[in-house]
Amino acid sequence: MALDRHLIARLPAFAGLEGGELDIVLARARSSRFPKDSEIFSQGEDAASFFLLLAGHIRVVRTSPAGHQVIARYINEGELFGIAVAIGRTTYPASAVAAVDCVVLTWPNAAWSDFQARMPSVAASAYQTIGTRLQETQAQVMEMSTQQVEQRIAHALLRIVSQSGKKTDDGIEIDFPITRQDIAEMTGTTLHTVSRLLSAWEDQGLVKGGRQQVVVTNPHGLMVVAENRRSK
Amino acid sequence: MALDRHLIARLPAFAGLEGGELDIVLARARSSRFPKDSEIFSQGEDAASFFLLLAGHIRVVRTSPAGHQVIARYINEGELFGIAVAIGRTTYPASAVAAVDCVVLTWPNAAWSDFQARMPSVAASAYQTIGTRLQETQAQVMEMSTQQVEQRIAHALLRIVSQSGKKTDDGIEIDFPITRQDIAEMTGTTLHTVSRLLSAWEDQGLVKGGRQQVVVTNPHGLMVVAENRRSK
DNA sequence: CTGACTGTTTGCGCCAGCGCAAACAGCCGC
DNA sequence: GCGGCTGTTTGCGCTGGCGCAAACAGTCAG
Repeated sequence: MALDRHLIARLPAFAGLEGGELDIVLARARSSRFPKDSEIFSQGEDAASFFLLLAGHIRVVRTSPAGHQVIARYINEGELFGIAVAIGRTTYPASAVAAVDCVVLTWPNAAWSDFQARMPSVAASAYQTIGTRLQETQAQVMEMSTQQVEQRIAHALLRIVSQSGKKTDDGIEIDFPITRQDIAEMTGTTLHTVSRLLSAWEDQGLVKGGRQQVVVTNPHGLMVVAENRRSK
Repeated sequence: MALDRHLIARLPAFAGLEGGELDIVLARARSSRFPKDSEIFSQGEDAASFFLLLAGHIRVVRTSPAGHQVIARYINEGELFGIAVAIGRTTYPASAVAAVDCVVLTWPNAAWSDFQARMPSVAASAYQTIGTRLQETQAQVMEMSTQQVEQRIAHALLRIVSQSGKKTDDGIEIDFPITRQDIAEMTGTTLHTVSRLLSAWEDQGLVKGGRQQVVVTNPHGLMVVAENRRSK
């Protein structure tokens, strides 16, 4: 079963490649399906492959020695992930868990150096991805240093919604299941606080919550909450 | 005034290069001195160059729209910094300030693609640096999510000391001036809290403080404080 | 030597957000 | 249709660490 080059032609990671080059890329890839809640790779594990998410949503989770979990980010369709090989790492620094059923392309690490040599634009795009993530992570540190929990959660929701929002008649919905606990692990707080705030926002008509679901009904209002700086 | 290749031969970034290659690298570099507290580059500024710190210590500072400052990291001697070009960024995401008088090598961005093509090991080393920083930043997010201020400050001190510690007869000293405010900006707290904790630790004989100075007299004891997990 | 400045220490009061606990509500398997 | 499970809501009390304020101490310029 050959993979169709149109699967990846539109992706930013492979922008500018010719048809033949796309075929070379695909020839070395293996496509696989991961059911919801299964692990694509595990923190600390030897990094033998790198990946691209064709369909679905993935949660990147780091676990501390003490057993505390933190959600580092969500991977969206079309993104590369698990590219430990690009930064000279031999193990994965986090685990990747399917938030919904996912379709993933997998390449052996050996393919990386070939791509780098023959299709430098692919490597460049990967480095840009890493740079973007570094910057986002640093922005998160700043947020956690300077903002109240309320602002952090509002920002987190807006970020998710802008990346993986699906328009419904009620507003913009996060199109994968996400628990209060997940939101807490993204923002460094507790599910109790998240629940309380979401309830308050629901009363104000900013969001609408459901089981493992959040709909932002008033993005602009939520933005006001997010920007509302601490007294000073 | 030609730069001596021995200046950079020992640096990890240029490991494995031949003498001739080192000369090529140096031929495009400009060496300059930055006095204490001067800015090497500024957040948001167009990124025209990338840098290597030959001597001194540099503080990487991010400022939020609201004016709040956060110290993202310290750059040590021998490290590359300001490598926006490597991750496809056109502006610097943070400012770099000399913590002491510094000597810096500067390359124009144009040199990057040459190095990448002719000396791929240099690029690989830069990407590894970026990867390491991404991981460290993510670790910081985890710390801020899961640990008390006390543990975070202890970890921060141990980290600095392990990277830029100078052995004295009292213990290990941070060999550049650092204020309580700086430590607060690294750990997402206030100078008051830092001051209180350092005073407490001084009473316990773990550290010794001075003006813009910290000496860790009992690293092991400090490590115990750092690891002392929250109840649970 | 003096004054000004920058960095540090310390006391006090307060409150955002956590920990704990208990009740509740969708959802799934049987 | 019935448990049981997983996720959510809410109340209550407590406290870590912040905000504010004031005093203090090195350091440097003149």
